[in-house]
Amino acid sequence: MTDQTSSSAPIRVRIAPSPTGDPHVGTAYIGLINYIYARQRGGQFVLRIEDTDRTRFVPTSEQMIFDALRWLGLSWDEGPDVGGPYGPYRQSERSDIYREYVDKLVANGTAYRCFCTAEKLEEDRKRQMAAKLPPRYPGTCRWLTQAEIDNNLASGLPFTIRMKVPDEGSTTFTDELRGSITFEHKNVDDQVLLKSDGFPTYHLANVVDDHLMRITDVIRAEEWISSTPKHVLLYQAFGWDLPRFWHMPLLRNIDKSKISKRKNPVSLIYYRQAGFLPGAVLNFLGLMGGGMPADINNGTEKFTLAEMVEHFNVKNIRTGGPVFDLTKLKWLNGEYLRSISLDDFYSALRSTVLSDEYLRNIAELIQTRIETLGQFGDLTGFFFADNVVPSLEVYVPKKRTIEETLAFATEQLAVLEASDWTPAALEPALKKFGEEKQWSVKENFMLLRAIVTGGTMSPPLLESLVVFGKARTLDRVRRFLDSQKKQSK
RNA sequence: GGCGCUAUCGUCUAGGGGUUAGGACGUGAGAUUCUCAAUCUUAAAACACGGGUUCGAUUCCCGUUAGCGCUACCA
Repeated sequence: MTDQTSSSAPIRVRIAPSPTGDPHVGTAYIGLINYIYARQRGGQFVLRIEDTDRTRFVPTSEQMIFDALRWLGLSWDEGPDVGGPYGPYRQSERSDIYREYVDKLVANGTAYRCFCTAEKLEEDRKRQMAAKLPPRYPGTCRWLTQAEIDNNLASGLPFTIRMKVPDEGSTTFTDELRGSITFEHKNVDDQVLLKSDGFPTYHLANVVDDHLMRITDVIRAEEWISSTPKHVLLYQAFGWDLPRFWHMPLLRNIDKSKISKRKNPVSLIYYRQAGFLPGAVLNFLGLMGGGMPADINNGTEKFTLAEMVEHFNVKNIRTGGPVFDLTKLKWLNGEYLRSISLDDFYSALRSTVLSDEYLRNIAELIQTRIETLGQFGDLTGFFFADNVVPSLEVYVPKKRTIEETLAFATEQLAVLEASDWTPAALEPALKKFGEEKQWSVKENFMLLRAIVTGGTMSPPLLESLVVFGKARTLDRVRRFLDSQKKQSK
């Protein structure tokens, strides 16, 4: 087995978010741990954008990730926007590099071209599942002769490149938090390294980049443990030293499942817009899994990022997945709000829920709808509320049942999730959905209006939603659905 | 199903072979207060189960159970 990296190299860590949507609270958590680890050791903290899946790529996502991490105060030393000696830091700009390195693997026999079609793979999988076998790539293309390969290439068949995992033996690596972990090779699949579109998969890109960027410590979430043997095998196939691996516990929903937007606000945009202070969010994240000595600040649970850098011990993080408890976060945030000066409190208000931009956008919606300025609040209360609760009479259309309405609202939420956040995008999406369900535009929009504003009267709905923000709107709809579900139980 | 990880109050955690198992959030009660928060006092609340090892296990080992993750040409 290759030795894991010696401690003499200058510490370099990274976070590698994918720009597939809103910046995620899990990214902030892993980012925090990486940041602390690097700062404690005078190391470098790298931000790398893993945008190799163009089917899930969201163009606005990258900037939102930058903004959210900056908001939290987790600054990086190298990244797509700040540059650095090991760039580019966007994987989509490194295609040539991956191709060059994967060719080496094909040349040294640790990877091979696979011409299997998606349909065939799907069939194989189904057959294996039916036979209660673990779904694994059967290795069909491992044994292609050179003539067959040349032939396939000549006729322009699309192909992927897979790693050749040894049939026998096992791979053992050290997780710095859990100790030694072993996987039998018979349980490790011949992972695709290069997709047929020429983009690498996570596994290839990650290993190549971590090596090329001199990453010494891979600190990532627990969900990667099962793929780590593949990564170790890749390092070995290249003849490279291993980094240290640290797998952090996965943040959980109240029901203990992996944290998800279905059950918890996970967008950092939401936390910002709903008025959480970055220090409180960071502090709360630092509480997850322990890591901070119990006797800091007289045993209080309140501490700053600087204090975390000073005292936090990554090695002491507990590996049981902590529930991300919004109730406690709110309490903590309240503590922070109470502890700052009135001036700071007021400016926090003015930079978020009472920002000029927000207020002006709202003003635009109501200018023609009020007679005196004093009526401003009457029409706009829902913009400033944490939540609203429409009564049954308000949200259930006259000719519909509660069940029907809630079912409609549930699917409507999915439509909102999938839509770009502009009136021009929302309107056709919502109308199309309403038509399919044979709900009138009036019923359709009034329901949404009731859920988001709590009443039957409001400025134009879609414009209001856009001003209110996607993250907060979705959260409000989800909370509404949750509360109705609970009531009906 | 297979593989892997995990297991202290409802939640976040401290602790560790002998403890009244500590703190925080939340919850209940009380005090204070014009109301509501805040604040203070106080109460209830946990070592998943079964075997070992040991004079003694919540703590160490094994197993069971449960939860979670992975099982994609997603990350």
